Amino acid sequence: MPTTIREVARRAGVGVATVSRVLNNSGFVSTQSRQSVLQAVSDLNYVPNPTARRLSLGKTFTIAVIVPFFTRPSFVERLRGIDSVLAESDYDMIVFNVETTQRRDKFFTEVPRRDRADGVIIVTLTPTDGQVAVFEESGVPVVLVDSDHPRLPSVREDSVLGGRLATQHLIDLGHRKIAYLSDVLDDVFKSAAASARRQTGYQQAMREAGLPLNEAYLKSGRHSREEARRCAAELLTLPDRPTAIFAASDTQAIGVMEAARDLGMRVPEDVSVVGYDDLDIADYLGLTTVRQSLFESGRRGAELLLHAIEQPHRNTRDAPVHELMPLELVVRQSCIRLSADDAPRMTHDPSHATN
Amino acid sequence: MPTTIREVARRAGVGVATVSRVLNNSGFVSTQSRQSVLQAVSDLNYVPNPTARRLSLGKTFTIAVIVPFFTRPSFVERLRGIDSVLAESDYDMIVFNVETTQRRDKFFTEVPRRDRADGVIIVTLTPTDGQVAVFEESGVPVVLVDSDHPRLPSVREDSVLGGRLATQHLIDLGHRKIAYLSDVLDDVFKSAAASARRQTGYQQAMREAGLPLNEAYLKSGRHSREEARRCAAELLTLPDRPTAIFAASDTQAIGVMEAARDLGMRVPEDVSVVGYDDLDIADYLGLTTVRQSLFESGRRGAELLLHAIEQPHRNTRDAPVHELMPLELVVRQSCIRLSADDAPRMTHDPSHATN
DNA sequence: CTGTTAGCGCCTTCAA
DNA sequence: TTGAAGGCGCTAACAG
Repeated sequence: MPTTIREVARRAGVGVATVSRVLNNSGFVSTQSRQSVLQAVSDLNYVPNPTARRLSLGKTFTIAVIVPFFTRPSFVERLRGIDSVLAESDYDMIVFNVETTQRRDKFFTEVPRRDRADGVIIVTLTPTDGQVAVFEESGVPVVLVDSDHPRLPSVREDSVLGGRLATQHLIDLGHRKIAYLSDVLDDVFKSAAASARRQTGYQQAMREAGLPLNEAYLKSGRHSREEARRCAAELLTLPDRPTAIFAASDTQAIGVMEAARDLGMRVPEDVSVVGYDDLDIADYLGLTTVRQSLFESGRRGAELLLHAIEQPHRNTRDAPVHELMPLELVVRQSCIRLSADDAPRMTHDPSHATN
Repeated sequence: MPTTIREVARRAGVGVATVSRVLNNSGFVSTQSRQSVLQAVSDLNYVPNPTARRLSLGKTFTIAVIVPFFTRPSFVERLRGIDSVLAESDYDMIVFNVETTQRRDKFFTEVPRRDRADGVIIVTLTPTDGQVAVFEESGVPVVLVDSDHPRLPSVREDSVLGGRLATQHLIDLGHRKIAYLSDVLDDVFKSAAASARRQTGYQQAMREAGLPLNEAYLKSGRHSREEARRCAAELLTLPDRPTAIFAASDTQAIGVMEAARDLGMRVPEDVSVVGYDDLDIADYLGLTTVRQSLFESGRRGAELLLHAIEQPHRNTRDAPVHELMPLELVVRQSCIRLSADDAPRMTHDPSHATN
């Protein structure tokens, strides 16, 4: 139904090559021809058939984004960041939502093909060495966002720093018994690299402050409010319970607040809480948290990818870039200052006797 | 780089047509040939070039989804629903995120072309009659999700019913002074059809209960917590303030709760609140709300579209289907029963302080 | 400068 | 049953 280049050529009284030339600004076209072509194009409301173009050019003009919608509510911002770059480019964004490992592996093997996409962005998931090898063989540039691998370019936050930021904040407030609730090696994606790094940051901060690392203060659960609630309940009913809990995500931090509420404890009077992500709701809840550059991470990832696509000569052996996005501690009202000598019972508000 | 059908043919010792036949199950192939082709395909790890296939078949095998990421946090569920259907089909999902009216109109005119997509799903946005006419001319099936238009198939909730559900609940609890905070004709997308319908439901319920419709109890603001907070503050400082507020979304309901908190009022003791959407956080906040079938709406929309694509003979003049998805009132703790004679100060349980 | 023509890779008549 | 060949619409050599 749509017009073809041939019809435009006929109407403009020129050859198809000339039409193609003006449409692609290849130059070497007389003002005369250019004019009539442009006129015909506009008369016929002509738009080149993208599929034919792709076949002829041997490019797909599409970027595949493989992303698990549900590991974190924050993925939307990352997608927006990616989209903000691609929308301005010639590339379409085709989205592959991963909800099972099978699907993930299917996408990992089927999507990175030259005839399927010109580039791939993988969000939050981490491919295995074997999968990466296949990517390299395919010749399709792949960029990781919120994840990383030694042989692939990546954009992520400095999770160790994030862990330190949160922990140090609590230490500065006088807390000594600080628990860390990690976003565990999820059954499905076991990609808790970030969470593990945050834990490292947590431990570094504790150690540097000369504070003991209490094994009992380490819990790990899935990225869900319910599971965090259970874990937090265990922490808060420990004989020597922590005075503060640092959760690997806001979602989990909310679970912690829920657990506290269940136990009749108040936040921050009875227990301080720090989250991670700075979801919209964190503001309403007064949750102190670590804010990531979500949108930016997506934007940068897309930029790196487009760059890689345009620099096909870049040797695969070169060390891929690994960018770290800035982090920011957002202080709100979920943490309280403790008196110098860490006394769990001596809360700031003496009117409330614990235990 | 990838293998072509010709190589497969050569290796299998047959013609390309035969290879094509077995790959597409066109039949009329000897078991003999089939075997060798299958063998060659597997040996070479051959996968047909999608672009070439599309060009040859005159189909794009892609579905375009035009969606404003940010009108509501709920869009993700709808996308998932759409994806759940497309992932099982031969179609790729290419996403167009709309953040400005310019972009929306650009997509509306550029995307629905036969050579660009085999079908289009528009989420939450409502095209104009003129745009719909262009869609029809293009011959590309279009389905609306969370929106509607007389000439296009659509899937949405029964917003009038939703408005009634929420309002009736408050009336049943003895409230008489009920305010409605609508999701206004947003500056950018002015597509508050749903909100307007909910308002109709609200008014119907009020009227049927013989309650007066107080103009002062109608406020409209954008779909944001901040704006809702401002509007709610106005409502709550009215000389004869409402005892309950029904907000057009959970996001706005949270803004209402925020306003109450600002004014030192408690929810539900001093003011009852009902939201809409049932976001994850509504549970934690104990917010009574109306739950939509988000995922289902996307799923149904995609199903309708695929159906339309496979039934190209269906006359455009036929009346398009308009499906309504079920709604459910989720009762939590944000509403309180009022004594028979509407007394705003007579709270139910003063002993229970929230937050 | 410009038209003709040969692909891009696949599907599909059309003979054989 | 099967292979050869044309065509999908566009780009890019290659001769003028």
